[in-house]
Amino acid sequence: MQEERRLAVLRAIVEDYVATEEPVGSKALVERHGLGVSPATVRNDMAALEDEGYITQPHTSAGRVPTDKGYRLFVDRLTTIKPMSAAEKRAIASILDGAIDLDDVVQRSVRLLAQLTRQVAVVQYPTLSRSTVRHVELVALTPTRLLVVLILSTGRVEQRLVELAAELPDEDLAELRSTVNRAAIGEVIADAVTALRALVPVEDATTPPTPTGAVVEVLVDAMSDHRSDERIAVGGAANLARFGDSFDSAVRPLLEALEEHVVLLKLLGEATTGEVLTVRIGHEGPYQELSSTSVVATGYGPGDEAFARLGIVGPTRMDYPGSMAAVRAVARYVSRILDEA
Amino acid sequence: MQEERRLAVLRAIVEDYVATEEPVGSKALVERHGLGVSPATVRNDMAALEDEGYITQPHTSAGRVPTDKGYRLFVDRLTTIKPMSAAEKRAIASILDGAIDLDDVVQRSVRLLAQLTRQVAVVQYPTLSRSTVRHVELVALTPTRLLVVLILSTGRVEQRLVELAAELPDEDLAELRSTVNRAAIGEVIADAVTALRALVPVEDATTPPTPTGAVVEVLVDAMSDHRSDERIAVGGAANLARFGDSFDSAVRPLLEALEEHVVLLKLLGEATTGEVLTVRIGHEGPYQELSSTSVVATGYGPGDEAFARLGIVGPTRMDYPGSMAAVRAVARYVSRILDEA
DNA sequence: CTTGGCACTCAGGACTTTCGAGTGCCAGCG
DNA sequence: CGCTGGCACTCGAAAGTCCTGAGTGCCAAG
Repeated sequence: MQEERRLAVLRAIVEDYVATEEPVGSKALVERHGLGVSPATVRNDMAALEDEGYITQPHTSAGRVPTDKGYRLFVDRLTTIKPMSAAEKRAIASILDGAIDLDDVVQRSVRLLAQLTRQVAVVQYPTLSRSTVRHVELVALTPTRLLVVLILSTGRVEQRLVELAAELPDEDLAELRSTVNRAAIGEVIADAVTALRALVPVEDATTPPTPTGAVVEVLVDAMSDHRSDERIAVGGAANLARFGDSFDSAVRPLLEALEEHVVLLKLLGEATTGEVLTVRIGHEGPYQELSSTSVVATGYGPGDEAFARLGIVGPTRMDYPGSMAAVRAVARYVSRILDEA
Repeated sequence: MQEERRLAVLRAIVEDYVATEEPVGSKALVERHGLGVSPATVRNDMAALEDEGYITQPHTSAGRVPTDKGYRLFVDRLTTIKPMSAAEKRAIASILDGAIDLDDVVQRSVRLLAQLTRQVAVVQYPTLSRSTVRHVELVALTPTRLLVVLILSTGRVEQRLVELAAELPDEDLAELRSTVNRAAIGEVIADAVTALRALVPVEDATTPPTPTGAVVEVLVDAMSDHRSDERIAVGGAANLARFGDSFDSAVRPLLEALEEHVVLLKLLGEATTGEVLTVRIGHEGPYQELSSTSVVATGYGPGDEAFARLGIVGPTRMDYPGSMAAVRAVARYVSRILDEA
């Protein structure tokens, strides 16, 4: 019974603190939230909560502030993700539906997330690994120079140049093109790589590469290119301006992290299967410099498999329910769009 | 005679202020710089400089600070761009030479500039308008679906899909391909557009578009696509962290501007012909919120024509000679690389 | 278990004082 | 005529002091 009230108190503290940015005291608590008890009672509860490590006081004569552990409990048990309003849903849909290609989807998502949450938004470009090959095109720019274009089911297009050792007649080019396509089209990246490799007899390094060998090599390279795995879009950095006060503790390290896409990727989290919404609070993350920032992220992608991630990064003192709702909603809409494409 | 010394004093003030971030007084001045006169003399000069509007004092009992006008004079007349050291040149060359394609060049440039100047770097992707058509490729994905690939002399590749009203036999496709290429290859974008348009008889809107018409339309669209004009890479935002003190006046508006690529483009300046190094100081710029930031920018591109711009943005109190040298050096190396490609 | 009462703590704001870097001006000097 | 040393003056920033009030912990009573 009292246990329940204690949790209500914790919830109230988190909500108030997020709203006001100031340590919250017992009196203000009972006034603003309609818990029907006296301040003294609340004080007892607060003392207990502090013993258990959920809240803390910055200095003796001040109110309480949630700890990371407190936020954790709040997120896990004390809040339900508030669903987006119909108007918000419409806005999301209309903004994302206007996208013209994959890059545009990602960029719009980033802006949208940043606007909805007023935090810094991060969206990972879809990984190649889950997508399939839609088409491979070979174009002879000069007799010894080929442009290799790789088109994937996600709409991503990669192009590379290949220098050939000798001229390649048009008929041979046409044949090579159809061979390669027969092997790769419709296959998942990993399988396509295997199939393509099978086209080339194992050569010792001494023989000059055949045209097929050269093209396959480039394709395999393009498919396993990790650069695209690491691509990330960031938006809403201007929202950091709201936190000008806690500049050194929060803004500075985050600003630095934003440039390090590797760090951001790690923050978004290792690729989970499915679209689980994960919240990482303060010190729970891998970087101690970012111990006063939290991450709300989820996987997204067509079908059931999540194949990239998106989310937001902000101070631990953030509106978790709102952020979680926005992240989840955007991820769903983006996934749906990718499904259709 | 005294005129000369006054300028020396101004130069010394600018240098000291940039280095220390603190208003500089007469005594410190004569000590640090070897001007062989007494503080009293310097004071007289400073009073004169203040009358002319080159410096100002934040409050009565403080040292002097350069005004925008003072920086302007400093940049125009009191400094020579210090050439990069051999080591720096080598570093620039080695970093940029490793680039694998156009996008990579731009991204490396941005990082490089940010590192060299410790400011926020901005690089505009090369505009299409000055480049020429190297090749157009048409690929039949299905009998009624064409992939149109446009390859430009800058290395940029644009691809679009076209849906045809009816099936197109292979022979017709081959002919269309060569017709289009004959018209466009080697032409500057603007001319290519004209030539391509000439291929299509003026149709009234009632007739369904011919395959040629559809392809030409898409090509023209791709060529005049303004999105690529507006593409910009930004780097070094973390360097803003150094200015945590003047957060509201300098960092916040800049942080906001960084998200608005249109604003950045405007800051970089209208495309000038040639590679003129331009410096825009404080209020000289078009945005009054950015009145305490300066821009150092220049055009770059292959040959004599500058066809895109790059530069850095920072507080008016910046190391102009160093920044100018870095911007110029990077622009030159990038231009050279584009020349070779 | 809750509540009202009470003594205690202490950060932050308001106010004052002190300190010193820096200025402007003047009279003398080369 | 310009440079210099001397001197009185100004005023922001730093340090010190005081005061207030929100907030706490504890206790005895309901």
